Amino acid sequence: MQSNYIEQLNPQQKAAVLYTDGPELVIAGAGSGKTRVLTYKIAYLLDQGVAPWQIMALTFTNKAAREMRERVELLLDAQDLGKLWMGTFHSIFARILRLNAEKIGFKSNYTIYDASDSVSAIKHIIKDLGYDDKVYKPSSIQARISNLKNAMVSPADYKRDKRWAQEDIEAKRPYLGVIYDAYCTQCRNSQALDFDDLLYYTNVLLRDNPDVRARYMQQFKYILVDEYQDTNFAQDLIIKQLAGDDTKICVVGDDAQSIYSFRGANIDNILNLQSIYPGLKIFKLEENYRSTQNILDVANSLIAANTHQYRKHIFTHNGAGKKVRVIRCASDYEESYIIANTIASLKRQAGYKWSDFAVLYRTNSQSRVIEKALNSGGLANDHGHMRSPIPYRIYGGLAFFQRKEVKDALCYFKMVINPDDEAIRRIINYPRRGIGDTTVEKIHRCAARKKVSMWEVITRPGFYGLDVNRGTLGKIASFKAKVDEIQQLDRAGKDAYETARGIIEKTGLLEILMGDKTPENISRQENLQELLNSVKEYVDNHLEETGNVATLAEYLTDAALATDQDNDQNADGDCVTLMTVHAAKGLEYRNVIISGVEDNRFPSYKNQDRLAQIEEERRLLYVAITRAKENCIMLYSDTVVMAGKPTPVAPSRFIMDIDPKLLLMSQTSFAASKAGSYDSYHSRWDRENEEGYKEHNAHQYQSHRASDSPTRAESQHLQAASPRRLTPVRQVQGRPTTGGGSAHTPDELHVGTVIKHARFGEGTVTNIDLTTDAKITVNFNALGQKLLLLKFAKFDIVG
DNA sequence: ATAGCGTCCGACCGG
DNA sequence: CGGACGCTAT
Ligand SMILES: Nc1ncnc2c1ncn2[C@@H]1O[C@H](COP(=O)(O)OP(=O)(O)OP(=O)(O)O)[C@@H](O)[C@H]1O
Repeated sequence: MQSNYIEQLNPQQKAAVLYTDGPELVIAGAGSGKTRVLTYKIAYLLDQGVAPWQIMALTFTNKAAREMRERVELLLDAQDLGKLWMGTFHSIFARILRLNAEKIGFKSNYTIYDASDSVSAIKHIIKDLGYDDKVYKPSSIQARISNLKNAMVSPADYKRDKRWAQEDIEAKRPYLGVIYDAYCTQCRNSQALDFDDLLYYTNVLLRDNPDVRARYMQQFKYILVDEYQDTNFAQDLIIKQLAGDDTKICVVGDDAQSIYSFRGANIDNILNLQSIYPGLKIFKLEENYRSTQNILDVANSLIAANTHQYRKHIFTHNGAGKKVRVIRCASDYEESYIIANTIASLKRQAGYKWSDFAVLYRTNSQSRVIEKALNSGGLANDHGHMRSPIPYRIYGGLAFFQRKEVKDALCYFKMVINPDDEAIRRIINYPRRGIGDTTVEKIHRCAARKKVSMWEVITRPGFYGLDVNRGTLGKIASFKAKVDEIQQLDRAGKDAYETARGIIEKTGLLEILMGDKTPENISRQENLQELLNSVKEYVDNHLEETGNVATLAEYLTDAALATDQDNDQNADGDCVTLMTVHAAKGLEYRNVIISGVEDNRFPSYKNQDRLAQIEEERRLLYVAITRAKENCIMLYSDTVVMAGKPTPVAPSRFIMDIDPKLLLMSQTSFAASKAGSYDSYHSRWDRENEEGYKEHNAHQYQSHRASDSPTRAESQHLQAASPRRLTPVRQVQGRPTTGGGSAHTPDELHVGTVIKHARFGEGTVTNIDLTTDAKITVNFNALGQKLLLLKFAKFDIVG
């Protein structure tokens, strides 16, 4: 434990950390240290003797959860943090549901439908019911059902309270209730929960089981929640249900950063806290530690345009810094090269690392063109040589676990744990075994009629009266035999890795890909291998930190919720970060580049009708700007390629909200050469030639060809993908893995021994504790003190 | 039943 | 442009 960590807080932060007499709310602007208060508070509580398992700490995004773990880890050297309930809402409550599944009528081996499973299930239901899938667009229906669940409206509630049905009648989809009902029935028959169910059923569990609720209220003495302004009804309700008389809640948030209304987030949740917890103590933080004065001024100038906001006083002692720049480009193609060049030249001039840069955008699809530019390293230099590629890493988008070959393997894993309908549909005919759509539909219809899962029907086709011919029946029987065979692999005592490896072997998934040696197939093989490595690593971590063997079911839960695990090989190295603004919430970078600041993206073309929508979009840009510590650069283009066609777009109206004196406007010469159609904006440009943007040769950008560099899909298959480490929910994450190591006995070690741990690097043993389980305390060079359970820790003895 | 090909459509944000 | 879907020939 760092001894004087409390002194690293300002007086307001300190007061918020030390306050333990009752419920508290920290409401403050961006970069004022709200998350810092949360992390220090966790450290302080543990220091005061609160047990780790009595503390629940919740975040929204996976990335924020990882960052918080890292921050706490740095503060708390040798603490045993394995039992801290820290993670995203979904991961923490998935765990609680796993422990209490039977109370909500599910089995504890339930599986999780990810977003694509949900949409696919809904699509089939719409087809079954004979509705037009143009009117009932599966993805919109899924979004609507998600909203209903987030508002705690069950299919029965939907029938009871006509208000909801009225909305759908107005939206011209009167049969939504029927689809909703059928979908829930199918999920239940399949023993599957979707993402929203994790929150919905947690509420049901706590509501209908006073004993369970009492137990958790008793257990969790402290509940800490980051970004509370983005909680939806279901999340807010869970917190209210868990907060007993002895529970101290500590939530932090900023109404100016509420950007998740599309999934039901409601600012009122944070503003109404006071009426729910009469003793609520409110702390305000006013000093921004993150950004330069210039960046802060721009952000404040922008957000001042919002009418619905609670004005906060915020100041900084940081220097003025560089002005925020706005750059007009001719096309998104040119823009992406300007981004690559700007990053490369800033790095060169100011000695930044790649990881000091983040490129933020509104939608994931914008990453593609930027990736191309980064891969090419930006402009060709004067001698025509291409620069070396700029390493980058993408969060969000198509995650590792969503890739076809990986998902197929995961579905086989599911077959062992709980063969849900969506998993069956995916793999019943992969590898090909002659069971086509017709048969699958028959099985599905039969299952729906008898209100059982498809697997039930497959197990006893005669009993359920499945109407298929003899040959097909034989094929179904041999499919069942195959699944039975792999189910035998998941015997007690076997860890997830052994089971997973067995499944891949028995199903021959790797062999199928050996068939032809296309680069795609080689890459797919490597991905499967990488999946196994990920399971192995998960099992090792779990063992080391909790002393328990990880089950395949636990691994599957985490894999389903890891929607942002990317697939870049140099993921752990020094690289630029690419992500959406939503994903960047709560994070910070020395240099932030915001791409596509145009009027169809900021605000999104979908959110331009109502004032509330516009204001949320403005907050989104506010969040983006306030991620920056030192440099903030916004870019927009005159034309953007949409659906393959260059389309003219206007600059974001939000740029006009910002006091022009605060901005440095410039444009590329190519953009300038095309006399603009947006004169009100053009008149704001500085004459000065900011960093030579006019110098760039226009013709370099004129071609917009796909073949200049490999597409993302191409380059993905040229190199092996790999997921980031998956770590158990209740476990604090270590550093990137390098090397192996083996287990050791106490007599091989003494105080002063230098060891090299697989994940924590080199360190010196400072204490050996043989009382119960042999534990050693090691002072790691990079991470400080850590407590290791000797029987599980893997390391090499260096000296 | 399925591979392969042409056509059509449409494009948000996260767990 | 790229993914999803449907038609056709085997
Ligand atoms: N008292 C302090 N002294 C020094 N640095 C601080 C202090 N408080 C916060 N910081 C630093 O300021 C930065 C922003 O802090 P933090 O991320 O906790 O803010 P936040 O209020 O959660 O921001 P946001 O709302 O944008 O997520 C961090 O780099 C943090 O380390």
